[in-house]
Amino acid sequence: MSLKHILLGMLAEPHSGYDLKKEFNQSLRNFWNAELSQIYPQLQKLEKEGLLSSRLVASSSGPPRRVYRRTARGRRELMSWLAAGPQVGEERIAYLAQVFFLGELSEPHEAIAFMQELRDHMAAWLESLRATEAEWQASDPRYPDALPDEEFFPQLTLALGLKKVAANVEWCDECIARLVARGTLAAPHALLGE
Amino acid sequence: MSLKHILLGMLAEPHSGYDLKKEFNQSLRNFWNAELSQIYPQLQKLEKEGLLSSRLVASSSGPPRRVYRRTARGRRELMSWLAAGPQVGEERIAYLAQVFFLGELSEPHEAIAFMQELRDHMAAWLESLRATEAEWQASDPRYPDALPDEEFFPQLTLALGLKKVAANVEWCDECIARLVARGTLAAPHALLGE
DNA sequence: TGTTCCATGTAATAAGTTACATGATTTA
DNA sequence: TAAATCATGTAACTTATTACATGGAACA
Repeated sequence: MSLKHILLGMLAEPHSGYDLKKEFNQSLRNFWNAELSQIYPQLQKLEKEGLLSSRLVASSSGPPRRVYRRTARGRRELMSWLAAGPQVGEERIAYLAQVFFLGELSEPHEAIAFMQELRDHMAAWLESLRATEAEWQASDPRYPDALPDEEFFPQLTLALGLKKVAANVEWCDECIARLVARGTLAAPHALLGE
Repeated sequence: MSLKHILLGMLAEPHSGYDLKKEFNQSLRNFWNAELSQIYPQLQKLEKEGLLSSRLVASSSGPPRRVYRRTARGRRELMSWLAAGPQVGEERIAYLAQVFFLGELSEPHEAIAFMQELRDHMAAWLESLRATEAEWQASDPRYPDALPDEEFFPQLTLALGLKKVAANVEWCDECIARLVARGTLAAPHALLGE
């Protein structure tokens, strides 16, 4: 039921489906994503349920936009999601499943290459989070603790992102070091063939 | 496509659907889960595709079990998943989406209660990971770097779990401290009413 | 003139959850 | 004797992805 409530959260301010997709790409992509083809029908459904209302707004650049906002009932529904407490234990992390089975690759260097690629990805992600933070800090003297609620709580999610992604980079480095050590112990003769 | 490949990974050794569910509950639950009602049809499908084979085995306790093992093609399919590189950027973390919108709760203490509950959950999770590690370490002198591949790579995922969940606990503590500080600044008069 | 952006949607398929259905064996 | 465990599955539904379809405006 999360997308429903995430949309309700985003629609404190009026937005079109297209807008919402951009928001996913910009600020929510670190912990959620949704395609337009899922967003549009979901918005229609939520409107039918009375949790959203919409109107068509002519646009200067491009076709008219259907702009949604949440109703009072929509806000109550959002609050009951939050009040139900944290939804934990449902995370699915495909790359960890891959690491779990990485021993199936015949050559040790393939596992190292996998971890190296993962490290690069995580390092780039960390860099982008740091850039986001630096910009935010530079542009708002209230950053981080004097921010208004609508920005303070998003900042908390950024803070966790920084910690977790940094932990990932560290871990990748440790894995690579351990794999290299294993490789040189297990098959030093392999070097002769290179 | 992940469940398919995870099942192929698990079926290096023969297992029934019921067995596999237990494996999810025991060792994979930190990064993946699947219900029996998803596992059974998926196994049938993979057998039709020629990636698994099965046979019925009479059981001493209970009904006969359909035991699957992966075929050579199944193994190749698994390897091509691993060789394609890490699948990153698809994580969905519902509790972070909740934190993002936590400002919608009217009372600051509700947000604090939410973070406290999250902290408790993460602390318990961390404890269970530490217990797993302690047991493993105590029962196998090869732990961690001399483990055979089938255990070494799972150990890597445990190592990341320990780091990430610890980071989560730390972060929850920081959030709570920051929320308390905000609360006492923003509405010190609220204390009068208590 | 071709590509990207704006903007909204539907259709087909895949993935995942919840509920239902059955029935033997083991444990409390 | 009641509950939990063993064991396999189907049905209905929800959630999410990929592909298809349309068409104007801005940009390069």
